[in-house]
Formats: sequence, structure tokens, C-alpha cells
Amino acid sequence: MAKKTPYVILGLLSEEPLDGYDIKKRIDIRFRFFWNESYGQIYPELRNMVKLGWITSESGEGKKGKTVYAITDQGRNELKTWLHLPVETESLRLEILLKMYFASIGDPALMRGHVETFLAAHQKDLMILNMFKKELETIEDPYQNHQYILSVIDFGIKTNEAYLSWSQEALHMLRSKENRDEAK
Amino acid sequence: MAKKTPYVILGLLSEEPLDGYDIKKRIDIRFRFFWNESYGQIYPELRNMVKLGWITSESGEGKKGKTVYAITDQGRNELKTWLHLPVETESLRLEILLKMYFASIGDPALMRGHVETFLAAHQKDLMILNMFKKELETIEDPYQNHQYILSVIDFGIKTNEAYLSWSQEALHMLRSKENRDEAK
DNA sequence: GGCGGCATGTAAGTTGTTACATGATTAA
DNA sequence: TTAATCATGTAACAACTTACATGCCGCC
Repeated sequence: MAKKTPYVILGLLSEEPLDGYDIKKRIDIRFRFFWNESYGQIYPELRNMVKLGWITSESGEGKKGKTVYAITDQGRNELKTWLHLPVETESLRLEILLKMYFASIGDPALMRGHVETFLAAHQKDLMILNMFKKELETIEDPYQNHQYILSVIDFGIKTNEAYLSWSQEALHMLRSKENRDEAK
Repeated sequence: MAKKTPYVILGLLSEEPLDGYDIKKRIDIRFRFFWNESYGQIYPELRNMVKLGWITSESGEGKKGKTVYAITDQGRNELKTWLHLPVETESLRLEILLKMYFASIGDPALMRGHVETFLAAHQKDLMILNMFKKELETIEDPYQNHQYILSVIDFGIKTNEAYLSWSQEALHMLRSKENRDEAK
């Protein structure tokens, strides 16, 4: 799988110039439900992209000033080219399902703990997503991209609702297994 | 994130001894909706696990015979220990959402193509999962693990249904954007 | 005066993919 | 007889994580 870090960066810079720290922060906030990047990828990649001519860097006064990156025309073209490329089939890895698959090795109470943690995490995610949605509806739409962003949020809401529904059914199943075990 | 390849292998071997090729095949079939491993990980890992004493290897006659691996008591303990460990927060990366987020850079027809492909792929997945479910209900349950496996399948069904529902809404949105563009 | 957040990076290590190589067996 | 699948690997590469290092700035 080809790396996509440069395109996340280009996408963010297509709105406005940012420094590396801001880029990381925005990825963490906006994309946290479906994407992540580490500093170890962002900073070296920024240098590389400058070398390629996809972005330019402007350093602040002296040594202390932060370095702000801006997208170039070529960068915009690269972004567009990538948008046209077929979406690579994502390889997701859900450890909780692996554990559930092998859960008969342990006892039901064990798995119940895992599912409860999973449920709590995704309840929180769902709340945040609903907040995002409300917020987005109140602010202006200068880049005419709100409908797309809303679609991404809706994806998050739908999948997280599916996670919650599954968690509740799984807990049901696990609890009835526990009761049966006690009764034996 | 610690690697989980050894535990997938242990889980499969906890049912019956297998060779490396079979292990890969079973992962591709049973876990394809939420897990994947390559030969490049499986074969070296098998050797390593033998060295650790988690599994034993028995080679067939001569050079041609295949090597069958079996789980040891220690391996069973390692598997149980891993089952108890908290589930690591999965970092999923969905390129289609990244593209949707930045879709205003291109035109709606572009994204429509991507979503249509996504929809078709997950319709197929959903069909396969439903087949799995029916099949599981007809066969015996010697390891008393069918309820757990069913729960994993249900996870797949629920999330894929969510994907389909999202795809349809997204297509709706994209088509109305296309019509508006034409009308301009 | 210290804590948290801002800001930039790197080195080392781990994990995972891809492409290739080899040869046996089996079914059309 | 030839294509597909079985079966086992490895080398090179690419991607990613983690932990650390450094220093600034503002505020309580």
C-alpha cells in the first residue's frame, strides 16, 4: 500500500498554510475516527514534499520562529491526481474480533470486560461525532465542502451505532453464557 | 502496537495442527473481514514460535513433506494470557473517507465512482457473511465456540449494513450535487 | 517557579508488504 | 501437457511507532 501521508497534508494545506504541529493537531481532531499520523511521519514528509515542489516552507524570524508550509500549484495537481486514483482496499484489523473468535479458550466474563470497554469507547465517539455535526451546521461554509464533511461524519455515526448495537447483543450473549456456567 | 500474528496462529492451532499454507488459507477465509497476514509474516513467525516452545513442528517424509505445527501447553497458556490483555485501540485508516473529506477539490462524479465501488464490494461482503452464518447454523459445534463465531459474523453484518446505508445516502448527495452543477 | 502546551525534530527498532524463487502434485 | 494450486520460504523495501531531546512561551 502506497503511503498517503502526503495527501492528508496536501488536503489540509489546500485550505490554508499550516505548520507541522498544526497539521498533526488537525489530523488528531478532525480525522481521529478514521485516520492517524505521527510526528515521525509528518516532519520528514514535509521536508520531502518541499524537495518535490509540492509545498513551500516559510520560516519565521530567527531560530525560534515556526515553519509554515503552503501548497503549490503542483501540490494541488498531485492532490487532484490522487483523488482520481481508485481507493485502495483498506486492511482493517480489529483485535476485539480476533479475541471474540477465540473466546471459548477463556471464560465469558473475560470477553464481557473487553466488550464493555469497547462499548464505552464508542459511546463517547458517537457523542463527539454528534457534536461535530451540530457544530458544522452552525458555522459558515466558505470552501463549499460541508456536505462532504457531513458525509464523513455520518459514516462515523452509522458505524459507531452499529458498534453499539453489536456490543449490546454481544453482552447479552456473554451474560447468558455466564449464568449458564454458574448454574452448572 | 505489539504484533498479534503469533496469537492468530495459536488460535487456529488450538483447534488442530496445521501447516503454514493452511494457516494462511484459513486466515484469508475466516478472518478476511477483519484480519490479514502475509506469508512473509507467517513462515518466519512459525520458526520463532517453535524456538519459543509455543508450538512444535513435525516434518513429513524427505524434503517434499509438508511441515505441520501443533500447539504446546505453553502455547495454550500464551494464548490465554493474550486473551486477558486489554484490547489495543485499533487504528483504522479508511482512504475513502479521506477522499470524501477533500472531495470539493474535484467534482462530485469522481467521488460517486469511488462510492459505487465501495458499495459493490460491501454488498458482496454482506452476502458472504450471510452465507457463513447459514452454514454455521447447519454444522456441529464440537468446540462449543459457535456463539462466539456467530457474534463475530454479526459484527461484520452490522457494520457492512451500515456501510451500505451510508453509501446510498452518499450517492444521493453526490447525484444531487451533480445535477446542480449541470443546471448552473 | 513550574506546568502545560507549543514547536521541531531524529534514531532505533518493529512491523508489514512485495516480489521473487523453487519445486511438488493434481486436475483438465 | 500445461495450468492451477499446493507448499515453503527469503530479501529488499516501505511504512510506522516509540521514545527521546530540545527549547520556547504564557499563565497561575
